[in-house]
Amino acid sequence: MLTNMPDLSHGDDVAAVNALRSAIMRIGRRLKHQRVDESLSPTEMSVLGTLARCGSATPGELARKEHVQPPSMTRIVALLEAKGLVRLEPHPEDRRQKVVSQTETAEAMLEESRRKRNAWLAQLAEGLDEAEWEKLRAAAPVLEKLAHLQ
Amino acid sequence: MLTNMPDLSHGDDVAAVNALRSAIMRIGRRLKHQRVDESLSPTEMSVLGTLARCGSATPGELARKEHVQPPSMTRIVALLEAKGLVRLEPHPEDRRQKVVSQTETAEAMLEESRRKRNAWLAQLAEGLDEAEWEKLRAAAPVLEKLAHLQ
DNA sequence: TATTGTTATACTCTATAACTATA
DNA sequence: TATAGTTATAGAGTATAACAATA
Repeated sequence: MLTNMPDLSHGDDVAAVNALRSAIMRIGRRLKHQRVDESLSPTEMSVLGTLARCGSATPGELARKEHVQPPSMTRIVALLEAKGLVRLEPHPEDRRQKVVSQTETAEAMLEESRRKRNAWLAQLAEGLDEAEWEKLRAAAPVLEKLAHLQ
Repeated sequence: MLTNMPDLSHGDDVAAVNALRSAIMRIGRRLKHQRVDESLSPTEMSVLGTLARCGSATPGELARKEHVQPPSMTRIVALLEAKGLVRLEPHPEDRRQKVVSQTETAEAMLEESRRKRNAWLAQLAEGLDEAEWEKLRAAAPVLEKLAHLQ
């Protein structure tokens, strides 16, 4: 192999991959704790995030994306609808299916959630010096690309 | 404020914080799915990780660190002991307490878990070019520092 | 006959309340 | 009297199995 990165036979790359994995998992866990609505379960939040990205989806599609079984998604969608966070409409082409989409309330809640987590992360990053922050700023788009690979 | 970073009134910093948050949460979720032992619950895995870092702890200390109530930790420790992943010994100074520590089996399992997640992340990073990987490698120690701040 | 979604039911994980043993 | 841990019991959240409606 000539150019592909990283190469796990090289010490520097092993150390970097290990540091990245450990740091991402740790910061990820702490970010997850910064929640706007404590009454929503992790899967309920995740469904809202998926709907925000995908626009709308059927219960079956949501179940597959969230790795839960269809009966669980039936319950989750019903709870979200009761909380006014999603809307259910009949499927235009298949009367067996339904179309789930987020409400304006959910959109606002997700925006508030992002804002809160960004603020927490920015505050944490104040413990870095300028050179360190510059390295993170340079890596941010790369991490974003990495997150969307595969 | 003169030197503290990041500054959320600067567009570049806002974009970087937002990209970091989004990417870290997304990659973190995907890393979490790379599990060695599907039969262990998230909290059971977390307890093993805590024991690996701290050496040993009492059930009460573990309950506080994992943010679960003492009766839940009683059950978790009992399950981990039944699986041969932790050892319970009497506390040397207080006969009310117990000392929980990880077994060699647990240590090997955690090492295998790290290896599997590193391999997954390294494979994902093969979708980057050399310049991008270099930016990540430079940022890795900074992310690790960030993860341990506060 | 296959697929989508729901209902009925059971299991896992965690919590609260009450209890035992020790400090 | 206070603290560490356990037992008993209840509440989320998810799973499997059986069912209804539609393709």
